[in-house]
Amino acid sequence: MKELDPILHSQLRLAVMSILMSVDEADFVYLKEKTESTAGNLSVQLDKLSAAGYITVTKGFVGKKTRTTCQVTEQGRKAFEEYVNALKDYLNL
Amino acid sequence: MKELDPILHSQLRLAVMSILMSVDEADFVYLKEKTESTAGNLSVQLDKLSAAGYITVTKGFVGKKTRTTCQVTEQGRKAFEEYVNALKDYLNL
DNA sequence: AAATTTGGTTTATATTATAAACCGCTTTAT
DNA sequence: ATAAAGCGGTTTATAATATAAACCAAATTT
Repeated sequence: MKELDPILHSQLRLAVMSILMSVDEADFVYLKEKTESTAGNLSVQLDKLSAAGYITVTKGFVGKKTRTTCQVTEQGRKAFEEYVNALKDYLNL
Repeated sequence: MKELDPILHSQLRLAVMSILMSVDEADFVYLKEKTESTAGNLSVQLDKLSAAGYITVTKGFVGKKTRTTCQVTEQGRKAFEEYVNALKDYLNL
């Protein structure tokens, strides 16, 4: 049985990655709403994904307000696909 | 986004359930080998699956040696299927 | 100008997973 | 017959994880 990448095997991180896989750019507020997570939890999990090199996090401004945008990296994309493949074995898909 | 059943969203427990879904009865030693887990970890996770009502654990004898066999329950089967469905959303399957 | 909201981060806590230590019984070797 | 080693586990301790609560600075509203 293949190992399940522990960075992806977490509900919130997986949800974030799932969104980023199909959207190519999403900001903190959007991710927070879509995943229904608390800001603190999201912040921590984005850090982990970023530290793993799975996403990039960019801080900018829109008018006077800060805006944190995230994108999946090529590495992240690959890891996600491998995770899906590994899981398929477990789920008998 | 659907919630992922935390009892199933664990590598070892998911592996055990995956095996039991397709085999209808498996003993401790077999599960330990197949999942490449330590006895301690397996014992704990079987307890959790059992406490959740997802499997039944039966202790018997084969000759003089003890034998612990596990089977998935109807409830477990249902939970597994729901978990698979929920995950599909995350994985974009 | 005080109070509230927005967009977060940091820190503390609860939960989880995992391994290490242990236990009773059986078999093997002396 | 007895000590030592192995089998089939369980219990307990520890490390890692997820989550929420508390906090902070800047902007906005009252």
